[in-house]
Order: sequence, then C-alpha cells, then structure tokens
Amino acid sequence: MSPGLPTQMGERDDSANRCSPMRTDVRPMETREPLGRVARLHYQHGMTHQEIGELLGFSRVKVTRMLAEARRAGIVEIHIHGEATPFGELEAELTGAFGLAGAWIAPSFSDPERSLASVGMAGAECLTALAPTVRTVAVGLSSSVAAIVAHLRPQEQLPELGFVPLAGSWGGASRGMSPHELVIGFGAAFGARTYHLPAPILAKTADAATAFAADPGVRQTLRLAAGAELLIAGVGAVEAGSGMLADTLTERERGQLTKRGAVGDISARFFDSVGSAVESTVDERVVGMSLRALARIPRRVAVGFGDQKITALRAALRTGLMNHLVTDVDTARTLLRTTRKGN
Amino acid sequence: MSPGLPTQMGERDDSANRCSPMRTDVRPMETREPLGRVARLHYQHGMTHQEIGELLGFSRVKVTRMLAEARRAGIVEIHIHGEATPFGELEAELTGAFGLAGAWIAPSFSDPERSLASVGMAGAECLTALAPTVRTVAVGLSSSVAAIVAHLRPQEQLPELGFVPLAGSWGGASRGMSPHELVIGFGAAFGARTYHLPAPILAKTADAATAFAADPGVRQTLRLAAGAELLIAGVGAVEAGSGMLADTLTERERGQLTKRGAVGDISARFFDSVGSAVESTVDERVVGMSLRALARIPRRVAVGFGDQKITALRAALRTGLMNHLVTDVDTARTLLRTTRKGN
DNA sequence: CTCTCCACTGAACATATGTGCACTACATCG
DNA sequence: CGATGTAGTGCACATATGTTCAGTGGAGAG
Repeated sequence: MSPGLPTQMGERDDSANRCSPMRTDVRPMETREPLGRVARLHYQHGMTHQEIGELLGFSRVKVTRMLAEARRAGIVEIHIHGEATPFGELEAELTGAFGLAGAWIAPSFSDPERSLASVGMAGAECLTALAPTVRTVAVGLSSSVAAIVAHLRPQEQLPELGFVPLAGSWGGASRGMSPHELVIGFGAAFGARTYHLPAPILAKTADAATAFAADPGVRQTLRLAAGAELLIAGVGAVEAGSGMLADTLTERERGQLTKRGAVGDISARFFDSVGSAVESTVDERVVGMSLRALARIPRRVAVGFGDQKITALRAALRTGLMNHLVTDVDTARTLLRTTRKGN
Repeated sequence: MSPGLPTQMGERDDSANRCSPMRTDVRPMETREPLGRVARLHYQHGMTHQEIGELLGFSRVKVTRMLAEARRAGIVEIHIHGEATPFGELEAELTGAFGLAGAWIAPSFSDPERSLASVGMAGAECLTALAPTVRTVAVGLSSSVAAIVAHLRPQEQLPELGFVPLAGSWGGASRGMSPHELVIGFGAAFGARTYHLPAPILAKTADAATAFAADPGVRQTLRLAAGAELLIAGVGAVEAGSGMLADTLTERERGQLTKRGAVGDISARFFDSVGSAVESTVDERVVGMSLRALARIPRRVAVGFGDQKITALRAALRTGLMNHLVTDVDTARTLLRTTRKGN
C-alpha cells in the first residue's frame, strides 16, 4: 500500500486505473470509491453487511452487491501465501508419470460451467507463473483458454511481453471466443503487446489457405508465434460435441481423420497417438502454425478437461507434444489411472 | 506470487516462516500446509466449506475453523486497493480543524472491545503508513496502542527501524500490556530492533525516580527515544476509570492534578488545556520522557477514543502537542462538534 | 405527452458461515 | 490407577450472506 496519508485526497493511488483497461466497464474513480470504503469496513473492520448498510445508508443487499462488485473489479484482492496447492500430490504424480515440467490441477464440479471456471482459474495461475519468464506467448483458441482470461487478476505489468495467436479466427459472431479477444484479454492483464492473424482459421479450400498464408501480415504473425517461448492451447478431441473445431467438421472429414489415426488437435492441427501430424483435407485448409513448428516452442501448456478429452490429452502428454498441463482433478485422476494400466 | 511451479515440492516459499516470529505459536510448515490448500479451494475456486470438507475428508466445521486459522496466521491476506478510507471526509475535516498532518478513523461499536479492536486496526494502518519513513519510533504504553499490535499483519521488513519505549513499565503481571510487549510486538511485525527501559514508569519517590533516570541504560534508551522521528502514544484522561495511570492515582493526587489544570496525559506526563506540562508529585516520580522532549519529535500520533478522553484529546490536538490522530468515528464527531462551537 | 425499456432496488427466500456446547481421547498429575 | 485437565471434535443452533423476483423510477423513443 502506498504510504500516503489517508487524508491527502488530491493524490490518488491510480493502481486500479492502471489495470482497468482489461475490465470491460471502466468507470470513473468517483464510482469506485464507495466500494473501497465498504470493502474496508467489511474486510478490515469485520463489520457485517447489515452494519455497514446502517452506517452508510445503504440497504444490506446493496452492500452485498457492492462487495461482490469490489471483488469482481479487483479492488479487493485475496492473496494466499505459500504455494501449497490443493492437489499437490496429484500434480507431482502427473509430472512424474508423463515427464511434464509442470501441472496445475483445479477441483472438479458436477456443473460443467463451474468446472470450466475452475480450470480457467488454474490456467490463470499457470500463466501468471510462466509469463514473466518469457518474451512471447503463442495462444491457441479454445473455450478452456478463453476461461483463463476471466480469471486473470490485475498483476505484474510486463510491457515487453507479447501475445500472438497460433492460428486464424472463425467467421461470424464470436461470443468472446475469437483469438483476437483472447490475445487482447491476456495482453490487457499483463500490460503486454498483442498481435493478430488476419485470416480465417479454416479456409474454404487448400488453395485459399495457401494464399492466405502467403499474406505478409499472416506470415509475420506466424513467424512471431513460431519464435514464442511459451505456448498455451486447448487440446481438442475428434468426436462431435467436444469443441468448436470438432463440431465444424463434416462426418466425412471426421471419418477421414479417425481412419488416419487422429486422436485430438491443438489449434486445428490433428495428431495421432504417437504425436505425429495427421494429414487430411482439413489440415491443408488450416491457416495456422504447423504441429512441427509448435513442438519447437520450449514450454507447451495443454489446457483441457473432461472425459471426452482424455484420449487426446494422454496422447499429447505421453508423446511430449505438450509438456505442461492445466486440468481438473477428475481428468487428472483418469489420466493417471488409464495410463498406468498399460495403454 | 513466486513464479515457481506448483509441483516443485522441494522448494518452498518460506515467506510465511519469515514472518512467523511475530506470531505466538510458531508451527512447523507441515501443519500449515493443509490451511493453504483449504484457503485456495475456498478463496480462489469458490468452493463452500461443505464441498471442501467432502473433498478432503474434514467436517464442514473443521474447514470453517481451518479458514479462520489461515486468516489469523496471515496465510490468507485480504488487500484492498486504492486508499479510499471509510471516513475520509471526517478525516479531512479533522485534519483541517485541528491542523493535523493525518487522521485515521475507525468505525465505532457499542461493544467497547470491538471498538478497541477497530481502533487498533486503524492504528495498524497508520503505523504501516508512517513507519517506513522513519528510523526510530517512540512508543507510549496504553491499551489502545496495545490493540495495534494484534492487528499488524506480516509486512514490509524494516531491519533498520527501531522501537523504543517512552517510559518505564508497571510492576507485577502485565496481561500483554507492558511497554516491553508492545515494543517487541511492533519490532517483530516490522523485523525491527527493539529497545527497553529498565525502570518503573512510576517510582516510589521523586528521589528514586531521579536515581533510575541516572542509570546508564535508562539514559541511553531515553536519549534514543528523544531522537525518534515518530511517536505513537495513547492519550489518557485524569478521571478514574479512564485508564491504567488514572486508576493508579490516589484521590489526593488526582485532586492536585485537576487543581493545577491537568486535562490528560501522554505516557504519564500530564498536560493542561494549553498543552503545558503540569508539575505535580506524580510528575516528579515518572521515569520517562518529558513533555518538552516529546513535543520535539516531528510526528506525534495520538491514539484514543471514548467520551472520557474527549477533553484530553482535544487539548492534545488543539495545542499541537500531538499532530496525528487515530480514533473512532464517534469520538471524531464529538471532537469536531464540541470544538467548533466555541470551546 | 405517453410508452417502452432498462438499470436498479429491496423483500423474501435459500444457502453458507460462525459459535456455544457437550462430548471424546489422550496426556499429566496426585 | 483413577482424577483432572486440555485440545480437539462435530452437532445444533444463530447469524450472515447470496439470489431471485417483482416492483420502481428515470431516460429516451415515438
């Protein structure tokens, strides 16, 4: 905390403002101040919502909402000292069993929304831990990675850091799920640079993909991504219903992929159970980094959870295609169980 | 947060240990680790006590208690960004009306215990803000100052800082209220040096007091205190029942003091309504810093609250004897109200 | 000027958290 | 060996918090 006296009203701590670009609703300081007051009365002085309401002339419910808003906006930050992690042993087992350089495990919930949020939280921890050690982060598009953005708290600013998408974007409405939004969200949280890949992730034809890839802007971004020291991407399954890409494929394409041994994908690049790229009519239409290039990035974080993704995750980890993992505890246990027993 | 991977089990973050000397019960890391896990599951992942209990095999109540312990031990730290203070306008009014350099106001409660804790909290904020700007802090003994110790969280370590008592100590059992305990508590929180004054605060006779004051250890400590850049002390009233010192005086002594215009004391030095020292049979028995020496310390923080202390506080502030204030909102309002209207 | 929309409110309900108390298990002392 | 203390437990209750929903008023469009 700044050592300024509390009554020096002219001189405000602008740390909240500094971080606010990442928030969707930037409000004037005026609006935020009562939140800080309420937060102090509750968290420091231990007053109940009721008491604060009576003191300041709000209803209890309003105080509850102000406190929720204060947490959401990052005015209230809860820090847990020490690095005891809830599933430490399991993380150690996983890193041992798969030769990983790191694993972050979140609790599982029956509500998939909640599990997603929880994994997003773990992913945010992972990114917070690794980002300060690198200059460029390549970002793959997936709902799990998108969930990370919402859980990044204002933190250490890294103006030298850059976030680069691994591949192009889907057309149409994106619902918070375009690579642009991901990269911008990450960038804002770290005060970092962002880059964009001006092309679709899946072109209409192989020729179109080739043409797109020849575009100077696209080439430049892809070159930058290839030089990244950290990759964070979702791992997708081939089955329908397991993710954006899988749902886009026709039955025929899916059939071709399966026949050729594909078990999963990273940023639209399908791989088989030994971690090799699977060539296909899909693959040649992708505008994005190749599996080979991707595997040259030193730190590669796989994010994913759920039974559907087990096979894909196991292959990505066992073959060394990915060397870090962010997942939930159910998935982690299943991975360990089904992998130890032969397979 | 340290960028270490969560699975690097060998390399622990010892920040918790570094701060633990100030805690009364230092436990092995082993014991603390489950607290960190539970804390993360609750505060980061938003699991309820019930859910955490089911997951880890504790009862719900036990989880509640573990979380309370984690907060108490400083494993969980709640930080509020921005320096909006709950009673900012009132603080500004006070600093204006009394020409103070700073004011910290805590909420009031009908339960005096709670008020004391709350003022302690505000005092901790004050000390945390001011301590890093000085080398030596002179500490007066009072229950309000003692309450600060309990609210100092592990924080910035200032090994060059020193805490020095203003006066000697009471004989007999101290119940956490000796200058030694205060100074040690402050010192531990800041990782600072502590000094002691080997003498009673109130000697049996004036001669005895002179003898004590001549002791090299006593002189050395008092000289150190006189050179402090920051003073933090309670302000006491003359009436019986308003504090340790007042309760110790005989009716006769109290009468003498009142007749000579005493309205309050700082560390056993009584002053009148214009801020001058009141000579008395009590005063000459005190082993401690004189009012004159005390007033030469540039930053002088008065801590105190309650109707009984209004007169004493008003005098100490109006006369410039003290130039910072830590109090509760009721006292602050009364001070403003009764001071504006003439008086 | 009236209608519609929308953001905001608090009452009532649902859930989560905190605490006094009686009980247990184990250690210490006579 | 029993008596006595002490720390830890969870139940049941008391309190605090969070959420849903049906109003409410004010801004902007028609």
